[in-house]
Amino acid sequence: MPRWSPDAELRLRAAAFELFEERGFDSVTIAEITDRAGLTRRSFFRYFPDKREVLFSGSEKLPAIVEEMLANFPAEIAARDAIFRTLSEIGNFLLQDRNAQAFRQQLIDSSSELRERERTKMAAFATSITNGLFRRGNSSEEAQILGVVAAEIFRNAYVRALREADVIPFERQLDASLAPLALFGSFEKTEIELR
Amino acid sequence: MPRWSPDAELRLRAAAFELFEERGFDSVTIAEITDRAGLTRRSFFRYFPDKREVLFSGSEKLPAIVEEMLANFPAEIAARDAIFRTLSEIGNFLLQDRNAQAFRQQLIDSSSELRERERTKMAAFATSITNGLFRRGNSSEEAQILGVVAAEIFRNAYVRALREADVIPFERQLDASLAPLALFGSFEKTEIELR
DNA sequence: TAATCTTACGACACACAATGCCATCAAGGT
DNA sequence: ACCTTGATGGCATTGTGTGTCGTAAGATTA
Repeated sequence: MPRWSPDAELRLRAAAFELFEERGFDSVTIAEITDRAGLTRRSFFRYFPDKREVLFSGSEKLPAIVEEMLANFPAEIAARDAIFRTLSEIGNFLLQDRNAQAFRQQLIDSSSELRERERTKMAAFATSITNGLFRRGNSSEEAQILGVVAAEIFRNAYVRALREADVIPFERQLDASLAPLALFGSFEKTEIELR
Repeated sequence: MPRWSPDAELRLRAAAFELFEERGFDSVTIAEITDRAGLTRRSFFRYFPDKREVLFSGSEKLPAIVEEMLANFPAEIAARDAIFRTLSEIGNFLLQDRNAQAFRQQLIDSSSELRERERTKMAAFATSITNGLFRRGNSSEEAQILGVVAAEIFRNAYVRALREADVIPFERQLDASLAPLALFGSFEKTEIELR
């Protein structure tokens, strides 16, 4: 018989989600979370670096996965296809527990602190795409801009998938997010002078 | 003779920049800033909502300007040209004090807290582009993705402009950032099935 | 000129986040 | 039986951010 219940992290996360649902993210203190979980405030910080991270734990793994996935596509596959397939796979995987993710996203949207943190996670996601593309042979400059843009495309498609009532394949959401960017595809160096 | 020096905000900003340069952003406390500025800790929060905002004050005005600029382009001008010209003008304006901006960017890059805050500002920038495009007649969905992507294009061009030794027209930096996106322009709905 | 309002600040208190350090005590190995 | 390990509690400390109130100089009005 262990001295303590062995599922401390799970209990903390569960207590946090309950309280966030009851009273919103901002007004819940860490002391309240640990009280409900039967731990002390100090222990909270042994599992999560701060309050926001309760909602993002596990997301550290994503970047490495994305980078590998992308880098391992054979060189014959066009970069755009490699990106598209990678984003599809990640999206479909995350959307497996659509309800939980929708609730989580709703919570994030309700707090400016959480929106800030989510952007940090998206930046790491973008960097992983950049690194993957670089390993595939893209130049550093190309990979840089393609990474951040691909990440925004993913996010745009993902939030739409969570918001819309009817479930359609994530690939179609990506198509919808990509379509307006044809605008930049036909972009030619401008000769327009300002003023 | 006024009871207090009338330039409290300037003094705070100056003291903060000095200290950040001396010892880095994270290790400087607000008490140290206010000591050097000859004020109390409480007064700091009357001018800035938090420590990070010292480096971003003034940036609240940008979104409204961008939205108006974009919305006021005549409807005959293609959306891509309106975006390009707007980003050019903003970039050239900001690059007027290139040295100060380069130092500021270097500071931001050195602190995760500051990078988070900068992403928030970029998000507001993206939203203003979205709003401007929406007022020009783009659909909400189009404007959404075009806004975030345009903002990333701007940022990509802007940091390159600050980093590179030789000063070239900002329009050329935008061209360089845009070029890799031709990849998405030729994108066709994929028929590839996963797995 | 005198009374009153306003404004920019100081002074104080407080809740909370985050971190370091040490004590404790069960479990498991030697 | 002893030692080690690991998860936790307990305590102290620093720093952020906010609410509240007092104060005195300058501006306004009578």
